[in-house]
Order: sequence, then structure tokens, then C-alpha cells
Amino acid sequence: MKQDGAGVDLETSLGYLLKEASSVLRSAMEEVLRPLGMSVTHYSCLELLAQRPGLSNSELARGAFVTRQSMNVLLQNLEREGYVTRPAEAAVGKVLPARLTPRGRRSLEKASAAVRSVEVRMLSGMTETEQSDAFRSLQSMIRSLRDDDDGA
Amino acid sequence: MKQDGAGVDLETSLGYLLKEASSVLRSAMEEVLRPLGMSVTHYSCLELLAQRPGLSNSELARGAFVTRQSMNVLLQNLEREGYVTRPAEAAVGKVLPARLTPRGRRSLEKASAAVRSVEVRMLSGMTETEQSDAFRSLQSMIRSLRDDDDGA
DNA sequence: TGTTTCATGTCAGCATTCTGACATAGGTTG
DNA sequence: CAACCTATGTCAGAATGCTGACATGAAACA
Repeated sequence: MKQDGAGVDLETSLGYLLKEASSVLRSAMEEVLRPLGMSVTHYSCLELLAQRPGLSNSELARGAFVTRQSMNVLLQNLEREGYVTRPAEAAVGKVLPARLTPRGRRSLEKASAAVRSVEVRMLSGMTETEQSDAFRSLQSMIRSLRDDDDGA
Repeated sequence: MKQDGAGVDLETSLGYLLKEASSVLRSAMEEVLRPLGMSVTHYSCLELLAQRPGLSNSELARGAFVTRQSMNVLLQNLEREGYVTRPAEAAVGKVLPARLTPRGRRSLEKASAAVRSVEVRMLSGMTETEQSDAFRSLQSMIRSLRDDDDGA
């Protein structure tokens, strides 16, 4: 089942490995969030709101790496179920700042702990130095890809 | 727009950064593959087949990080359009080994070059040493997440 | 040998996300 | 001031991927 050919070479490609890591992380998060009846995007939205109250729908979308349309349907659900509140009308412009309700905050607590445990497990085999090196590497990759994307 | 709170702290979370990097990489790949009329999964399938001819549908699915059902519809399209061939009946068992046609190989060439250029751009700011360190870090994260997943 | 377990290919239905489009608010620039 | 450009929220339709289910072949095992 192993026969190296030529070209990109999936075995040694950092891009492929990045996709794999992201996939495994997502699976692990889904696994711990499922018992709480929460999807990854669902959790991401609540976590973003906890750390930056008043984010708009579009800002939440960018923070969770989905389109603002997708975030909008999620937000409407969360609002209907009482996890999030948004003013009926914008105080200024069209931006509707969203905030967690007490219920939203409560439901986030367990999820946040569960996700934190996944991250701890992910980093369990790495030293502090290795972790900060990895952090810088990822930041460098992001910057390199984005600079040529928006900038040029 | 910045007000650090408590908890997971998205600004310093390696998990969040990993998701961000993966998202940016995917966007960059989509951007260069779109002119070729090819999606990321589409490309992944062809690249896997080029490097490991005879992979089955299920193996391709695992390699592209989608379900075997999703890969199946893609494979059927690729087969209908003449990029891939599969035997009508399995020589042994139910496994149908897939292979690229000359047309598939030709269409992959441009895509593979485009994707390689994205990867080069992504790594442009890193030394060889940093790259292999990042490689090891990602492998470590994957292993840590998987070991507790399947193994325990 | 018979049974159980597991992986595969495939069909159907569902969920989630995306693309396209529109109206509107605000800043920018002539 | 007016014309533009950008960003936002939102609706509708399309695409993509997933879950559930089934039959079948192979391997493991009693």
C-alpha cells in the first residue's frame, strides 16, 4: 500500500499534514461536543461571544471561518433557543451586536472545558518550547499565504 | 475590538491557530484550482491516485478526509468524465481498485503544479529547520489526538 | 465447518455550508 | 453635496458532505 511516486509527495507535504491535523482535531472536538448537543461551529460562536461580547454576525463569521450567511442561520437558531440576544434594531448602521444570555454562558461552560481538555491532550507530547515554536510556524504560514492573497 | 477575557483564549490557542491555518490554506488552494475547474477534494483524489495507483474508494476517502460515501459520488463523476477507471467487477472481494486514465493524469499535472506553488508560498518565510520542526510538531499533535481516540 | 465480525460499495434522505442576489447604512472622494 | 465604494444583514436556491441503511465478500474464530 506504499509506493512513492513523484511530485507533491503526500508523505512529506506540510500542507497535507496540516489538513490531517485539522481533520483529526475537528473529529476530536465533535466527539466531546456531541454529548453536549453542540457542533463545532456552534461552540465557536459561543466562545467568540464570551471572549468578545458584542461581535456582529459578520465578525463572528470571520472568527469561525464560515460565511456570514452560514453564521446568520446559526445565530438565528441560537437566538430563538435563548442562548444569544441581539437588539431588534441597530443603534447605528446595520450592525447588530450579539451577546450571550446567562443560559448561553452556562451552556458554554461545559463545552469550553471539554474543548480545553482536547487541546491539552493534543499538546501532551510537546514541551513548552516546541509549542511556542509550532505557534510561530503556523503564524508564519498564515501570514505568507495571506500576504500574497489580499495584498498582491 | 479586542478585549481579552478568560478561558480558552483564542489569541493563544494552538487549536484555533491550526484551524485558521487550515482554512487559509484551503482558500488558497481553491483559488488556484478554480481556474482549472477543480475542487480541493477533486484534486486530492487525483493526487492520491497518481501516487498510489489502485487505491479503493474507501482508501481514497480516508486519504482525502471525507466519508466513503462522499468519495463514491466524486469517483462516479470522475469515472463518467473519463479521468478515472475502475473495473466493472472486483477481481477479489468487493474492492474496486481505481486508476488514473491518461486524461486524468494530464489534468492533474497543471493542478499539481498550482498546488505545489501554494505550498512553496506557504513555507516561503521558514528555514528548512523550522519546516521539519513544524512537521514533527504536527505529527505529534495528530498522534496524541489519535492515540486516545482509537486506542483507549 | 458454521458463525461472527468487520470492511467494502452503494443507495437514499438529511444537514450544513456555500454562492448569488438584494436593499440599506456609512464612509470616501470628486 | 452627490456619486461611488464598501460592509452589513438577510433571503432563496444549489452544492457538497454526512448519517443511516443494506447486501455482500473476507477474515477470524469457535
